Amino acid sequence: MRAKGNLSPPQRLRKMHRLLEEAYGPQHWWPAESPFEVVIGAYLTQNTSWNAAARSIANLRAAGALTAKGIRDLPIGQLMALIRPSGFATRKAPALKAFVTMLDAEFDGSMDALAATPTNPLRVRLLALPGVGPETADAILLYALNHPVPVIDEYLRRIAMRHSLEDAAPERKGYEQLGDLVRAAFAADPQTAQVPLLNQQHALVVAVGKAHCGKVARCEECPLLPDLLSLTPAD
DNA sequence: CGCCAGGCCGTGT
DNA sequence: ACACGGCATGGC
Repeated sequence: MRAKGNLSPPQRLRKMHRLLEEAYGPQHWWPAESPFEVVIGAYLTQNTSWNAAARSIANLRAAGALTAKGIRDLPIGQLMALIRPSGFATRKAPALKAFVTMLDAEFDGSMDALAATPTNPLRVRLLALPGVGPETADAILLYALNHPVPVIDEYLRRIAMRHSLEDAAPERKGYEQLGDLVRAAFAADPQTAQVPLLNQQHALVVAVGKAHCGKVARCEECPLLPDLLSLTPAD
């Protein structure tokens, strides 16, 4: 017997995905006009609302700096000024410079060449960059480079806690553990579907998270609450 | 005024 | 391996 109904944790996560699709529909992520712009957004939105990140991106666009060359040619002080709206400019500006330096030195400045690297070594390389942790690395891999990796964020951690996505009593799960859970939920789908599925999965988690997964729980009208906690194995 | 945002990093256990 | 505080700015 499981603690919460008859569904295994991956089954519960898949059911959650279906419920979220019904509630929110297609999300068409990532909002950007190029892979490089996705990278910029991934850095700028760290612990920052997308609205604020979008302001910085608008500043960069107006300055013609939404390209590797644009970031490379901007003096660090000007870069900091342009991305000020999204906060942490003293960390994020050098981090963006470091990404471009890596792209130039190791991939001839080509995002396509970067994307052609196998997923595992590529993830390790991204994680070695300053200002790139697991979520930023995976967001870049999935949304800029089209590699099939799950993106785990704070909202999914809260959902996993509050909805007991694991077998046992709620307990905090590590990044890689939750990643394994997401992978298991979609493992049966064809390889060609992995990227769009994982894209939609994280986008939906953010959609519900913004609305109902505050730091201090405000789950009252969460569309997941009745169904996920029920004991009906509707899959 | 307060808390929070599509995290990461250094330090301490 | 985890928990914790600092980091900057804008919205509500």
